[in-house]
Amino acid sequence: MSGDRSKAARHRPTIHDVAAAAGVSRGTVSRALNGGRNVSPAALEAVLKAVRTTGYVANPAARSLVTQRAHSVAFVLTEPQQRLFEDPNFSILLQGCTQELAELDVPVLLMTASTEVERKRTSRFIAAGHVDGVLLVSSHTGNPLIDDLHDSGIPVVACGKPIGFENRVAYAAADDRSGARLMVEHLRSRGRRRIATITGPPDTPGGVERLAGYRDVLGADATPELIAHGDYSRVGGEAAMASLLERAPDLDAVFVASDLMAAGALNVLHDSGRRVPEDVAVGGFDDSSIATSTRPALTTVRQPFQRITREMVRLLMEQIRGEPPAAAILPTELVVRAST
Amino acid sequence: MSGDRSKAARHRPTIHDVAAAAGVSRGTVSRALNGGRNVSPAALEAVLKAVRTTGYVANPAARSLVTQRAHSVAFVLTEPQQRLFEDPNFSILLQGCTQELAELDVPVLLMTASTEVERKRTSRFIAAGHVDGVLLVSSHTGNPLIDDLHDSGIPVVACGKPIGFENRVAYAAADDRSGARLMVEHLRSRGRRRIATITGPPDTPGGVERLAGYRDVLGADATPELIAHGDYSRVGGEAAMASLLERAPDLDAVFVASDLMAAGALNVLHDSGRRVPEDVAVGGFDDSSIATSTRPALTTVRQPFQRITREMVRLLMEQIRGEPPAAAILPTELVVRAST
DNA sequence: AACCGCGCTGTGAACGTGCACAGTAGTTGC
DNA sequence: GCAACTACTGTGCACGTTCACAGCGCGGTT
Repeated sequence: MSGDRSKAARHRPTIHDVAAAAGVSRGTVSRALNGGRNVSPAALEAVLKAVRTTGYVANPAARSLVTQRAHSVAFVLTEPQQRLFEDPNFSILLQGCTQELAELDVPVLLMTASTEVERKRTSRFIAAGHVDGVLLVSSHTGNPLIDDLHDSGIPVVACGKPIGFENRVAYAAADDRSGARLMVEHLRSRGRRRIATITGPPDTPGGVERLAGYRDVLGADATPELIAHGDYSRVGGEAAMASLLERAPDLDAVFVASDLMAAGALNVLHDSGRRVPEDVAVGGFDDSSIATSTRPALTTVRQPFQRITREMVRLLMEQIRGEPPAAAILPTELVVRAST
Repeated sequence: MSGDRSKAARHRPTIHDVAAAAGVSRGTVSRALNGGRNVSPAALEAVLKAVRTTGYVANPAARSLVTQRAHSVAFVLTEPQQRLFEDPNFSILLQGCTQELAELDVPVLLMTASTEVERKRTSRFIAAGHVDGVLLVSSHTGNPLIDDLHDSGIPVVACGKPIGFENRVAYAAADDRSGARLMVEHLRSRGRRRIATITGPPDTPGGVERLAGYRDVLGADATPELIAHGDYSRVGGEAAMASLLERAPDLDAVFVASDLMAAGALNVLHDSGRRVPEDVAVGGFDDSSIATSTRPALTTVRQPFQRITREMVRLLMEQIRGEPPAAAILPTELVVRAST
């Protein structure tokens, strides 16, 4: 074992070794490996064979040093730590971006910026040039990280509309407002008349837009006692549901702005003795893995996470290539299950 | 805006700029920044001031090139993609490791190796020297990635005992067997006599050890019809519970080897008309966020995730510094809630 | 015959840092 | 008074790669 180790660690083959083995120069090896332009078939073959026999893999640091590119990207989460593992949305986004970028051979660095200390560390780290771009997942507005990033001039793509930076920072987002309308219209079509809502935080795009969609459909029926604010957490959903039941005990439907909060709401409704959907219909938002694990399974609005992550990556790569920031708004879809 | 960008991008200050601004040489700047040994107070102050005025941040690629260290670490997940966001355990581990390493200023690269293509990409990437070490989260045995990593001689720490590599690869793990004993003894103390179990996959340490703990306590009472195998997924837990109910309808308790599977089991018990814990007591394993979100809340065995991640990071850093691989076994704890 | 363009090749110069080494000034010891 | 030591400083080199440039042979055009 230690023999293997020292052998492997003794000396990693460099481009010189490959050149020597192939009987050509460094330049030819480099050209053969990066696109292969202006390389004779014989030389190309010799190089590829030498790469195989030597087990050569290019040194990323040396490459980065000369190309002035890190060839990697950061995934930055500004939400409280808790969120990452409580709400599956973040995992799905992370997973999607990682996979999308892996196909481009771009590794993803995971960083958080929940606290002030972390934010400074992350800003500094990104300013150091460790990464070529940033995928920013931060629903709340007002985090100074986005200022730092914007000032440093590094390409950034936000997930969800970055309130206050809509025109300066690229983003990919679901069409929250239309999605909310779809759900509320669906609840109406089921004959519900007292439709309440649990919103996201008012400083998040989802909190604002999904409430707007709800109001679009209900108009004057959207009375204050039917609206409760949540914080996208399960316990937040429970608290909001309890508050709604107190203020509007006659409600017959609830549109909840996230599946996780809806799961909390379902528990509270269950504890209060109400049946879902017979007494109260419940609609969620996201279509995350939670939606199929509740009893009853949740009718919800599907966010096209795969398209979102794909667009985020595309928009980021565009900017890294020098193009200006752009935005992508993606359509949502109603998924009807047992809770309505 | 574009003014700012081009200004920021025009030229990043190098160590030369700092040296010039401080009126000293490169070497002095380097020494001042790396430990500050053998630097006069005056020079140190001048350097720090120059760093502030120029906004200098060391170029990581140049540093890596000369130190032969990447100063970063990979977190590699070999489970199917799905797992990352279905089972909160992985998110917790990821989060914990990231946070622990962030304090050491070591970034974490997230990679997956679920498919053959991904495995090759990941192996190749790690062999390229992008990272100094690997945190490997892979419950199943038989994944060739661990061979690749071991062959390449890179420091590795596994989460959970790496079956087949126990003596060659470092790992941190909870004491699964004792934890299982704790739970089964608890169920017995509640007066349960027909205690079934849903195991993890037999090619995972958790699948083997937790079953062994169950057998330790029950002895001859651990009859085959009381044992069902799951795959750590929710639907796997549902299927196993359904199978148990068919084979042993008189069971009065179930020890489930993960909280996620236990959540599935609870749903099936509920659908079958059984009350928990009156008719059937249910015990989980992990104490993940799921445990408090089920109805009733889940009695479970707490894995000390924070200590596990801390040990993983410590063991990895040790190896990177050249010390031999070691292992850490951490104690578990019974957490009693409403389901037993 | 001289010239040009083309496809291919080798070579030198960066990229920005850390480290070994040599050197300097000031202090101490004998 | 000289050597030895200490505390600090500057300089050259190396890390491994890419890129621009120059060189070279060769066929075709003027």
